[in-house]
Amino acid sequence: MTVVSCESEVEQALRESGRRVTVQRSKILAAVRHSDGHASADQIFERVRTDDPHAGISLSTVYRTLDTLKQMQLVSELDSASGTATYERADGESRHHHLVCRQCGEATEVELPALSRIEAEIQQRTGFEPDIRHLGISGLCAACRG
Amino acid sequence: MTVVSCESEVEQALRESGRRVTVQRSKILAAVRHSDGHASADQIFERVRTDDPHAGISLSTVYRTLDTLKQMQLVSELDSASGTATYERADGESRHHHLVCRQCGEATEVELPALSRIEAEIQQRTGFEPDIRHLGISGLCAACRG
DNA sequence: TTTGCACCTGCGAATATTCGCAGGAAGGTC
DNA sequence: GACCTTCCTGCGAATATTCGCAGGTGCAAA
Repeated sequence: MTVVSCESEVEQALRESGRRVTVQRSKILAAVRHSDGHASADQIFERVRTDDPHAGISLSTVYRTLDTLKQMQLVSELDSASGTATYERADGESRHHHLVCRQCGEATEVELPALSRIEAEIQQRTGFEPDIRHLGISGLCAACRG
Repeated sequence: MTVVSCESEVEQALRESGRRVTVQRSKILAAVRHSDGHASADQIFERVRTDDPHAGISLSTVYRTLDTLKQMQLVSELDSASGTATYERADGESRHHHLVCRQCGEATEVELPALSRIEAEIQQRTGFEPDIRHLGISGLCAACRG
């Protein structure tokens, strides 16, 4: 029996972009994968430590890895109004957006296919390549409008 | 000769929303008004102290006031990638959006009138009242695309 | 397998931002 | 003008996040 080194797509993507696959990154990745929905950097950190108490991973590295993954568009960051950023997996296909209430900070998701057109418009007009797969739209939620 | 108490629109808006017009808020407001473009909380703080060295205003109050004004949609906050948020005046009419490069953090402005339609769509479908007057769109700027 | 270089990491310190609390003040009411 | 209620502020502490540096480690080439 041989050990099958099943390399995840993410690790492959890391390598392809000239980055390195390190023990720390793999563990952080696993933690992000297992936390469903939004998780803060600190929650991810705790999960890593829970999964493997001997993993000497620092919070700095968690922040740095999340930042790297954000640049690679593999996770997206959501600034909640509560002063703590949360992160979630961003699979290539999924396109949902966040409606963040400026009053209560609550975030809900919506699909907005119409944004694709705007995406194209921006790129044509400015040369900027927008990533409108995960947008944070602020406003007032139905509850807070009262 | 009488002193004409020329109350600014902002102060009127504060009062109308049940908030109070305080010395600190007025001074912070003036500082925001005089700083053209984007300014960080700290820069606004420094400007207040420069304008009036005797104004005993704390940084906390600057943050709190900016947050209040943000909720009133009188200023908008822009999270630059550099880890420091900047603020700018948001006059009722102006509608411009920010293209924030995920690589270099550079932010440029664009007009996107087409977003109004999407705004209406969101409100109809979800009851959420979006404020799409100032949106932060992340992506890759022309320079970083190479 | 060894080597070498660039990239990564941990740590601690620096920054950025929020919070809790006790005292101060704005604005309505009498 | 005096009073009262509620909101606001300053301060210091707690949190959240970034940075700089010295050492560790992928990984590719020899």
